[in-house]
Amino acid sequence: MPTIYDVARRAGVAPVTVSRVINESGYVSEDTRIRVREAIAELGYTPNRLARGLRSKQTQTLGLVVTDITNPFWTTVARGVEDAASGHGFSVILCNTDESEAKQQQYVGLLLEKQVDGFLLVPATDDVSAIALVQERDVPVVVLDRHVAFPVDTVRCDSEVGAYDLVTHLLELGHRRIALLGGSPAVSTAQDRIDGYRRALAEAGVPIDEALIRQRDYTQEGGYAMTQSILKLPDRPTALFAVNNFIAIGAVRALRDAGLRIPDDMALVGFDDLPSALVVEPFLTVAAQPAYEMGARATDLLLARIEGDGVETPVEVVLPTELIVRRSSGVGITTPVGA
Amino acid sequence: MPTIYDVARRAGVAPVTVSRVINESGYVSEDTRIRVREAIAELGYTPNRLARGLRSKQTQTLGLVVTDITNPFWTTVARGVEDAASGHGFSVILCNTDESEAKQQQYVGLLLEKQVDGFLLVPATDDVSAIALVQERDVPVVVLDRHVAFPVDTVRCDSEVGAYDLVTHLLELGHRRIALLGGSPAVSTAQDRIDGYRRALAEAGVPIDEALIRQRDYTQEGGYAMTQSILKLPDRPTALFAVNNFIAIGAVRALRDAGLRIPDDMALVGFDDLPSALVVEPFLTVAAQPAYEMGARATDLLLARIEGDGVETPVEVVLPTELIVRRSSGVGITTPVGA
DNA sequence: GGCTAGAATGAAATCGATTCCATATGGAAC
DNA sequence: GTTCCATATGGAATCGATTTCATTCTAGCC
Repeated sequence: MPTIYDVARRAGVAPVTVSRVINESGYVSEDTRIRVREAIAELGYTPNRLARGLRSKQTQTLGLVVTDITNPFWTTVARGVEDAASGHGFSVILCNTDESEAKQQQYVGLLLEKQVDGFLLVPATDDVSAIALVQERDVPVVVLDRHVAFPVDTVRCDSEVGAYDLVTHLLELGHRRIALLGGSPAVSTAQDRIDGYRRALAEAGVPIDEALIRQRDYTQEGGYAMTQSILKLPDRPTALFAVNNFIAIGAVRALRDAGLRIPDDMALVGFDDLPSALVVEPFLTVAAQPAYEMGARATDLLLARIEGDGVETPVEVVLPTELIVRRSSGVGITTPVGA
Repeated sequence: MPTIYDVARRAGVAPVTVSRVINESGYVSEDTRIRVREAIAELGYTPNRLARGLRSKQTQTLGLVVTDITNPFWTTVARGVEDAASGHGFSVILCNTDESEAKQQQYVGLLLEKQVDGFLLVPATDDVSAIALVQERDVPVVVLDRHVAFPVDTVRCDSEVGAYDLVTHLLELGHRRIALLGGSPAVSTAQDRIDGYRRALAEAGVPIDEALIRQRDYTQEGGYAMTQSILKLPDRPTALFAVNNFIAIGAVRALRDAGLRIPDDMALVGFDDLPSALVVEPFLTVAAQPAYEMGARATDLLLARIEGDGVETPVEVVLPTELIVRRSSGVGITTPVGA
């Protein structure tokens, strides 16, 4: 592998001049610029980013830590991050924590060692120690999707209002007994969605039946189990609110296995839309989060921080969710489960 | 940020001794080991991997270049890679080429500059220049999923046999006119699947009607358009073979929009299974590829190459696909489209 | 003509680790 | 008692770039 010294020798200049040509910095005459470019091409030279990063103390790399890469929601976010970052000459290292605090700690440590210039982090739990560690090291962080009890830049969606809208939509359709299939209490979005649910019911003057509220995790298995447990109730609800896309799919499965039709026997609404490429026929009424935009916005904010935008206090960007009404909530024509 | 020198000073030893403690290499007395560990903890020291990599010429990092991260197939592969790599202390940088040769070149160049120890690469096209470049630099590469006309380690699935099995399955069910919804001719898997299709028909003595063969790309839009075009034929086929999961979804949509039922009016088989977390009710007969295993096997092979396993000639690992028969091909009970 | 500023270039130090080589000690082997 | 080797430790060079500082040359200006 040729180095900057090889290029310098071949072009008959000093290494520092080669560096100037590569980075288009400082003064270089047109003449030597051409000679250096030729030498680079002839040797097939590529700069060593380790050396560059070591000296210049910036790696042009961001660390993106998400909780579940198999969820299309996060791959879409990652896309947004990737596009925004590469537009500014930054690359992204993607890490997956599986919602595990231990894995998160491990990856954050690794990314710090790799000297990333900034972090985009989806907190696995409400534990803020990883975020605190990064900030201690003076590395900018933007928290994605969830909020934590810690002063840090955050870009997220308005889960509370999204949930409120969904539940209000069900209430307007006449439902009074609405079950909530929730996520882990350690995750802020799960909590916000419960809050929105409660507020919608409260404002409508519908008493809250705690027996209709379940909390597990953002998985299909969770959704399936919670739905089964709900269906065992003597006084069944008429509608279900699944607080995440995987939970919703689990719910659909459980309803189908119980021989119930959506929305005829049970209405269903969910959070997060699935990419249209993955779905034959979208039928689920959802509060859709702008995943791509969330990733892009968070990255823009992070890059501004890295470049030192002078702003001191943490900002919180809250993006709106969009209520997308489809068949599963029971508006208009009714159709069988599984359609 | 404390450095190894700070730790050394605090522990009253030389930097090289600290290095020995960190890497558990060379001789260090129990006594100093403890002192160094304490100093590390007190300072909150973390090694700088840029410096380490620069000197030691290994970064413990693999580059994974895939064609479409929004396809669950690839996220599953990435999972396999990730798990196998982290088991050996390696981390993975994931890049997405969108099937674009230009992006692939760009990312391969970037990863080389970042001095990754090895590449896992899904070739965007049949252009081998990126692979050649990497090999010139003496960086090990394993090609994933697709094969190229170039001597390089490859781990892939047997697309030809998978396609053969699917088409044979349709033939056994009595179908004689089977259309093929294909991918880009520049992608080997797309080609292999056509080959398997042709062989199955040939062996069954069924004449091949070129009018039933379409080629576009691995997208839902492609599947939709190809299906529409097939449906316009005066002499319609009775079955469709979609050579990828997105194409299959596009086909399902097109059939539904045309008011056709699967499998009653048209049988359908596809390639690649969708993760069960994403599907309400799996109904598509598919040739499933062991995505996770493919990623893991490829990583094991790559790591062996990196550690210099002495083997000189490129190997090709071909994993079997599994035929999963479900309702869409028309075995047993028949059900409406979209179920 | 002398002074200044911009243009062009390079020497040397530096980033933070590892590698290579040297040195010292203590006990085992002969 | 010497030799040898495993154990323990450190000094200095090194990886490949960038940064800092210095130097030279030329053109413009008063």
